[in-house]
Amino acid sequence: METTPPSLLGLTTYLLAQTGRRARARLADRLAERELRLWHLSILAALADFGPQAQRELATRLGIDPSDLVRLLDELARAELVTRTRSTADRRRIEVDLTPAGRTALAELHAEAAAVQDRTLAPLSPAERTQLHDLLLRVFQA
Amino acid sequence: METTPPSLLGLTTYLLAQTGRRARARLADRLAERELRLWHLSILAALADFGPQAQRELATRLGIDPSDLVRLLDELARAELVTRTRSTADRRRIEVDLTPAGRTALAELHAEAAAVQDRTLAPLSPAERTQLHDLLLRVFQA
DNA sequence: CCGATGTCAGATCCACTGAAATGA
DNA sequence: CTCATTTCAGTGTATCTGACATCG
Repeated sequence: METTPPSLLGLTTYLLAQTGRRARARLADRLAERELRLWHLSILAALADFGPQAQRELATRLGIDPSDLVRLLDELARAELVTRTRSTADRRRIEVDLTPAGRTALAELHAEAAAVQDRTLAPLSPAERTQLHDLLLRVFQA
Repeated sequence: METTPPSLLGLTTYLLAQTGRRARARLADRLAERELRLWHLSILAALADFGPQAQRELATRLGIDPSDLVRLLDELARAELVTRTRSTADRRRIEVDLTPAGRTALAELHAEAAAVQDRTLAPLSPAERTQLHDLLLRVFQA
């Protein structure tokens, strides 16, 4: 039996970290079935939201190390979810873009994420979910 | 500039994971100054809340792998925050207990955690903090 | 069954390289 | 125009963590 120490349950940040970890792990499991990881979803989302962009832009946006991004993009390119094309204006830069397959994959992954979220937040009513979302958003933005 | 993709900001579980991660990292940094990690705090808290107990009990309670617990206890014992004594009733078992130094250390760590939490939840009013806590607790318990 | 040791995969971080652009 | 500096993608690697397998 797994009984968390009450003194830790009293820490909001502990609950935050633990529930976050669980949600993360669940989604990661789902993505693993497609041979993808959480970063891949973030990358696809960033490309959809902000359009094609150079790797460096992507990296700073997502707060990921550029050298790690290279390898993640290798995988996405191999799966033909993104394309890499060298910029003609600045030949150092490489523009990354979604392929049509990348867009449909992103839509599916979003659906998976929504399903995981639905399961994770099951104990909360719809009103409470939006409440939680608003509170977290304010914490996140700060 | 680090701009998170809006489609991810719409996911409550994403916010959960990210804010949790940040809080976690902040506290971990503080603990590192004392050569301790997050698990150490959890272990000390569990011993304070539930009293002396065998390693296996501790491990299942905390949801940690028993083999990892061994090494964490090695460190806590070296810092003289816990003692390991072989049980007289069942000579296989090893009872772990807090030392007085362990108790005072725990109190200090709790204060650190509270400080980190205060900083993390700064954008929220006291009422909103308890609201957030209640929502998270219900999600966590499920 | 329990504590302990060994090891392995994943993630994050950091240093460095070669090509290309920029600016004094 | 030249040379030093900076920026970019990419490679290699060290470190840390969590999970697992096995041993005594």
